[in-house]
Amino acid sequence: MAVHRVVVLVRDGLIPLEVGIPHRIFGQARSAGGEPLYEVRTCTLRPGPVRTDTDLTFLVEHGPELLRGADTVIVPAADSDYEPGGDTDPALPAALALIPPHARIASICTGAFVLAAAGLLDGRTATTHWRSVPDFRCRFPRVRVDPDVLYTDDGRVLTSAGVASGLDLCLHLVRRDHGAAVANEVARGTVVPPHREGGQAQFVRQPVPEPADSPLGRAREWALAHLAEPIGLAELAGQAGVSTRTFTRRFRAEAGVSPMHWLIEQRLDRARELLERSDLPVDRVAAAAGFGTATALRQHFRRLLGTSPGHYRNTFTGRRG
DNA sequence: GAGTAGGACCGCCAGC
DNA sequence: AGGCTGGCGGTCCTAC
Repeated sequence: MAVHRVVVLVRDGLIPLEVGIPHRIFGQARSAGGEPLYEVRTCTLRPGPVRTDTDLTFLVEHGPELLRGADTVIVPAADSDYEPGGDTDPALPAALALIPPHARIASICTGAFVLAAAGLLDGRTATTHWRSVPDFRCRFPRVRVDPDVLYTDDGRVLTSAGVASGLDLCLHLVRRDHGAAVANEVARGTVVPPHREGGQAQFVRQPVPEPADSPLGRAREWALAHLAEPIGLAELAGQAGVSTRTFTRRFRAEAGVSPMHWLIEQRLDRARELLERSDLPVDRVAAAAGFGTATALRQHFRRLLGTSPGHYRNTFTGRRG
């Protein structure tokens, strides 16, 4: 199988962190046999020095011709996105036209402005940095903007919110391509939380989770240790030593999702690992992940992941087998 | 597929 | 005053 080619399209005025994200996440992904699963390269509109919004400059060797061979194109932000007309470089549309029809295109932060200007987001749902949402809405009325998610996935076109949500987007793509086990291994190596669903609020009051010995951290640890058992809101709040009302409020402020929604995500994560790594029948997987019935697992799987447990298992065990 | 019951979520407000 | 907490109750969701 040919290595999947990821091309990062950078422009003047980029944010160094955003360029590092796809290189790190895709670059670290390995097959079970230890082979790299992606080749990550960088191109720009005119090869040479590319300015960043800091005191360092990147020297980019490749021009837009690299896009011809891309399987996935990542478009990070540039400071020209904030200007009234956006990035008006005439070489930009020509470069985008080189992207083959089968390739996926994903934006980080205000890279969504580039995708929108090219018409790639018309009639679709997209997201961008929460601070740029009003500007984005004005300039691209044909795009539905969801300001409350970390990333959107429309199959071929994906967008992510501000800066670090690019991590979530790239991990999501690795997970989509190669399953939870590979993506979790990359996350562990990069020391980021394994997975955040796209539907999570962008504006999280406390971006760094509370330590495990804090009340909310204890409740989460306890939930993960008892995932196979029925867990209610009252029990979680009891673990944290606060009322259900305070627990719900603090949890949402910290995690960006409600406690039970978080719990379902954790259970789906457990279910996915079991589907990939074991031969347990689906009803046993459901029980082990804390879903009361296989039907409940199927419903949540379909709703949040857009597929069925059986199909998910075939996709990933078949590929590695 | 509809009906029901229980639970979750969250705005509101009073108390500390 | 201002922030945090937790009870109440309406609404919505989901499991059965």
